[in-house]
Amino acid sequence: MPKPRQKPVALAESDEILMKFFKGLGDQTRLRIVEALLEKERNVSELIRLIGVPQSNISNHLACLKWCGYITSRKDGTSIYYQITDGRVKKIVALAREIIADHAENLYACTRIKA
Amino acid sequence: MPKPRQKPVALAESDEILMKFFKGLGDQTRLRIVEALLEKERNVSELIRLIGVPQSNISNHLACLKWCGYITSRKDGTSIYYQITDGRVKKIVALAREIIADHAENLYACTRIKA
DNA sequence: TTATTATATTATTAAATCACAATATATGAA
DNA sequence: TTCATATATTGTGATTTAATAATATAATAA
Repeated sequence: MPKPRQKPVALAESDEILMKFFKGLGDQTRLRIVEALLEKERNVSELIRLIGVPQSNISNHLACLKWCGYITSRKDGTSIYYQITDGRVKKIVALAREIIADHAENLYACTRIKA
Repeated sequence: MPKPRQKPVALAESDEILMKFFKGLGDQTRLRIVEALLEKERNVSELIRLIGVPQSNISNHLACLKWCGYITSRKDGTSIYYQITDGRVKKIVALAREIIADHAENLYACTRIKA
């Protein structure tokens, strides 16, 4: 019989949401998309070329980012352009970069959290 | 023959570190530890009681958080007290809470990112 | 109409990663 | 010494989650 895995006591709802927010940025492809959009708005085709992963992958992550409120979109002809409208997203990325400056080496080498 | 899974083009090192930083906070137990320590410093036994997961689990996450620079520790008798010394950690958590305020419902319901 | 282009959705599966037990280490007390 | 307490480390297995192919949808062009 397989060992059942016990979930920790449930997080308060507000903490669960906070955790999910950080998870949203804690993914290679999503973070790349966010950084690309912090520079300027881009449509899906541009993001596919820029990031170099299959279209379905980009679209899946865009759906997640949009649903969760990191990004917004507008239609222009046949293209969908995505953009970041909340200035605090840029702010939190910048703050994170500041914080890690001192610990970059260790974070990079951390084995529990993988690349 | 199993389908090999292709990794996306490697992130720039600095982006990989940034991604890992967010992953660090994107975990239930680690985020709980961080929030508990934002309130005040605590030793391992206190964290075990507070969070309600096995000792090995807490210690594993503490090791990760310390290695990656989120927290520091000091020895007091037989106990190890952990604390958050970088004020920017509190700041980034607060900023994240602000950002999600408007999107909490959707984040909560997001299926791609699980609780 | 058919074909093409742009994007979204779904299902599958492989890899990442967490929870846990077991074990190890270190320290102080009896 | 032995026992007890506090914490760390290691290994295993189960869950989570991301990458992908396949398919679907929508709009435009020929």
